[in-house]
Amino acid sequence: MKRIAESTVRRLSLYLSFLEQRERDRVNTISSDELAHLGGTTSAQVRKDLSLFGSFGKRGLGYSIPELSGKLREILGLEKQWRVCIVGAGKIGAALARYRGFAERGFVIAAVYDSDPAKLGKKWESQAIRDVANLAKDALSERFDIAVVATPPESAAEVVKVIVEAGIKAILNFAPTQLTVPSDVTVRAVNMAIELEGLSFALTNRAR
Amino acid sequence: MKRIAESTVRRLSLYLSFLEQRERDRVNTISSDELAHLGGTTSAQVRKDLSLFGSFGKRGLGYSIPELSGKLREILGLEKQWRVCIVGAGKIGAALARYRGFAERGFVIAAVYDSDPAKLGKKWESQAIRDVANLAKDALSERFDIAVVATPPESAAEVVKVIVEAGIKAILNFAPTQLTVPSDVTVRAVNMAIELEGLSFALTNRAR
DNA sequence: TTGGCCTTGTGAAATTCTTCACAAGGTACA
DNA sequence: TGTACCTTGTGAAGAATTTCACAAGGCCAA
Repeated sequence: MKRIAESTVRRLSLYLSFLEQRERDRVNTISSDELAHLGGTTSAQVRKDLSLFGSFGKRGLGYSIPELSGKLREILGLEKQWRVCIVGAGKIGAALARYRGFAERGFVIAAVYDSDPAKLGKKWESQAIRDVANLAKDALSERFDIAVVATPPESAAEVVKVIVEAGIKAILNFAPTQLTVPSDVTVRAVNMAIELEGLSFALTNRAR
Repeated sequence: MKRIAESTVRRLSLYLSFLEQRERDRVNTISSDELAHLGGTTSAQVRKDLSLFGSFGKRGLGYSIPELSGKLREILGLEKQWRVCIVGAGKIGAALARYRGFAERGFVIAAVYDSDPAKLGKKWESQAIRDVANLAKDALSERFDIAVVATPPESAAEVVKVIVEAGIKAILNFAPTQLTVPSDVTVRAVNMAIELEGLSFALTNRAR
C-alpha cells in the first residue's frame, strides 16, 4: 500500500470523531461536503483521503455513517485493544489516566510508572503506581503496545531507552525533548511550548 | 512578508530550544548541519527556514548561537510578555499552570477560571481560581493575549464563544472538540485522541 | 422506464514544501 | 598574502499534497 501522510491520518481521526457524534444523533448518511465543513477542509480532500483506502460512498447519496465509521476504525486499527503504559505519574500522567475518551477508543491503561519513592504503590484510578525500574521486566509479560512519556525532560531520554529496549514500538511523548529512537519505533510528540510559540508567532505577525 | 507555513514555525521553535540548550553549555557557534541533526531534519531545510527571515549565518563558520537565538526569539515574538488565561482548572490546567518552561519563555499565567463552585477561590500556584462568568469582564481590564481551553468537551464551544467575544485572538485548545472561530483568531489544538490514533495506525500498518 | 438531480471517485493541474547542488563568501593556517 | 577548506544562501529541480473539474453511478419521482 502507498505511504499515507501523517496529515491524512490526522484527518481520518477527525472524520471519525464527527461520525461518532452524528452516530449518537441517529443520522445515517453524510456527504463529503458535510464532513469537510465539520473538519475545516474541502470535500475533495475528504474524498481523496478516503479513496486511498477504498470506495466507501454511494454516488448521489454520500457515505453511510455506520459503515464509514466502521471502516475508519478498521483503518486506524481501533478494533484492537491497545495496551498503554504511562511513565511519569505527575499532572500530565494524571490527566491522561483520567481521560475518558481513552478506554472507549480501545486504549487500555495497563500500567503507570514513576521513580519517586513517595508515589510508588499509591493507587491511581485503580492502578498502583509501579517503580519504573520494573518497566523492562513487566513489559516481557504484559506486552505494552504504546508507552506514554510524561516525565520531566531530564529523565525522558533515559526512560525512552528502557522503553525501546523493552520492544515497545510506539511512543507518545509529552516531555519537551527531542527523542532519538530506532526507525521502527513511531513517536508522536505533544509539546506545549511549541504550540504556545506558534500562537505567539501568529499574534506577532498577524495582519493588523 | 511571505506567508510562513506552520511547519516552518514549529521547526523554528525546535531550533530555538536546541540553541538554548547549547547556550547553557557555553557553545558559541553552530552549523546548519548540527542543528539539522538535533531536530531530525536536513541542513538545507534549516537554512531555508532561516533564510525566510534574513541572513543570520557566517559562511564557513555557521551561526552565532547568541545572535541566532535572539533573532528566533524576535521572530517568534518571545521578547514580549504574553498574558495567558487558563479556562478549566482540571488536571490539564494544573499541569499547565505548573509547567516551568512557561514563564521563562514569557508566557505569564494571568488568571485561571473554572465554573465548578467547589473550586472557585482556591489558590493554585499563587492564582485564585475565578468564576468563568467573570472572564468577559476581566478581559476588559486585564488584556489577556492567549486563552487556554482545558475544559471538558461539552463546555468548550460555550467557553470559546466568551473568549472570542472578549477579543482574545489566540486559543490553545486541549478539549477534544473542533472549535469554530472567526478567521482573525488563531487556534492550535492539542488532541491526545488524535495522537494516540496516529500511533494505532502506525502500529497497524507498519511493515512487518 | 425515463429524466433530473445529486454526490462520489479520480486523473490532471496547481500549489506548497523539501531537497539538491553550487557559487559566493569567509576562516585559518602556512 | 595565498591557498585549502568550510559553510552559508539560494535558484532550480523534485516530491508531496491539495484543489479542480468532470465523467460515472445511483436515487427518486413521474
